[in-house]
Amino acid sequence: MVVQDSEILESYRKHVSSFASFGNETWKLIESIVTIGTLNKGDISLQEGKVCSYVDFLYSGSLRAFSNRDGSEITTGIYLSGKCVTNMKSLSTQTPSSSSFQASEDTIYARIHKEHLTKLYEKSAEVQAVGRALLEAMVVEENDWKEMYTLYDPEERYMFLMKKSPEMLNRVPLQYVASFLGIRRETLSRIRKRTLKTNK
Amino acid sequence: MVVQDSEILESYRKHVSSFASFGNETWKLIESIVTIGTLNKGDISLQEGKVCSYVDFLYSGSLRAFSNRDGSEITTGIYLSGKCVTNMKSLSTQTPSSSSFQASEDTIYARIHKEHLTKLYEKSAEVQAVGRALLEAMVVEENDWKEMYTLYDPEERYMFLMKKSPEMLNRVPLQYVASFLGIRRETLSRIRKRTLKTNK
DNA sequence: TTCATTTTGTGATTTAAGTCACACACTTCC
DNA sequence: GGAAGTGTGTGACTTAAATCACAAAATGAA
Repeated sequence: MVVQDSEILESYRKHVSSFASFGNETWKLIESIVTIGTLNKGDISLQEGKVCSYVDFLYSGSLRAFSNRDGSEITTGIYLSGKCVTNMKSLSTQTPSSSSFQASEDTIYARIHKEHLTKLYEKSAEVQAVGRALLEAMVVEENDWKEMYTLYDPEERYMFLMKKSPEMLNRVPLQYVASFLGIRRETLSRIRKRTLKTNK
Repeated sequence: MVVQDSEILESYRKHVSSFASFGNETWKLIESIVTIGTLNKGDISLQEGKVCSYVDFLYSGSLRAFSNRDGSEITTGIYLSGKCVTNMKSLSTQTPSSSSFQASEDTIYARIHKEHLTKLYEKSAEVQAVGRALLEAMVVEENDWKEMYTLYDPEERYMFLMKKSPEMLNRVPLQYVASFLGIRRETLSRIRKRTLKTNK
């Protein structure tokens, strides 16, 4: 299947304008610095140790972020299509990323490089307002996940995920979801068995 | 002890300018919407269920955020002097806060109300740039804590906190720290005993 | 200082998740 | 279609944190 760039950009615009309204002029500015790219399932979009220099909007597919802890990979983030993805620490401070980002499905993304974005911010207060709104949403999102770990036990975390992003369980291998929830894949399997019974 | 407002504002300016450089003009604009306030230990600065309408900079003291889970309080955040504090979800979407914020020490803060800030953003692109930089730092901060829960076990989380913010352990009751780390206070006590021995 | 309250530490026990091992699906690709 | 590889489920056992109960410290107010 071939996807037109215009379709991807339209999706991007819809996403961004849900955070802040802006005019056609502003959109043209944004559009002018966006590049479209694709990833095959398994491809790495950001390698641990490299400096992150872009923000990606996922048109289709999904990414997972992971770090290596004594041999095994720990999933620290899962991002489905329709979301913006970046390693903010690496992007913001231009330091090596402590995690890798990998496509867990075939993925199409729209990318904006930091250098272009920075210039655009200086040019357009409206773009900056959009960026601010997006950042606010990111703070809320990260805070939401953070609170999940303190407030809920493993089973409650699974229920929380079921509610917040049920697709994740179908589109991303359960071992990654388990790791993201801070539990072993065996435990997730048992939780799923338990909760299935009580919900029948 | 009496603290001059000018001293508080100066501290605020130092904090903010570490994120983005700005001129005197811009600072005057910011200063014009800041109000200074105090909290006694135990005072609530934001009540669960109320809408958050401000961002506080902590000049001295500290706050903790907590939610009620079947009777007991779970600490979801701890903020020491020198940091900006708000409930971003409530502030951004103007919905009731799901957590309360309480002073864990006598506290002096500098507050900016959302309505004033919003107006200022429209007036000054430079203020907006400052806000953007602060938001980026908040995303990084929240992400840091989030990763702590997936990457580390209880003892490692304690070590992580020791490194990231050792003062916290002296200034905030250990039961709150334990709750924030996602463990029982008894467990934290035992971890402290263990790690003390090995580090002697 | 003394008493009351809050906070922290410690032992005994329970519980739930981790670990290990292997069997069973489910892709995917020659 | 069958083999190889990837992903998931499940049982037996281990381990570490939660729980409960109480003691010891620290804090604060009279």
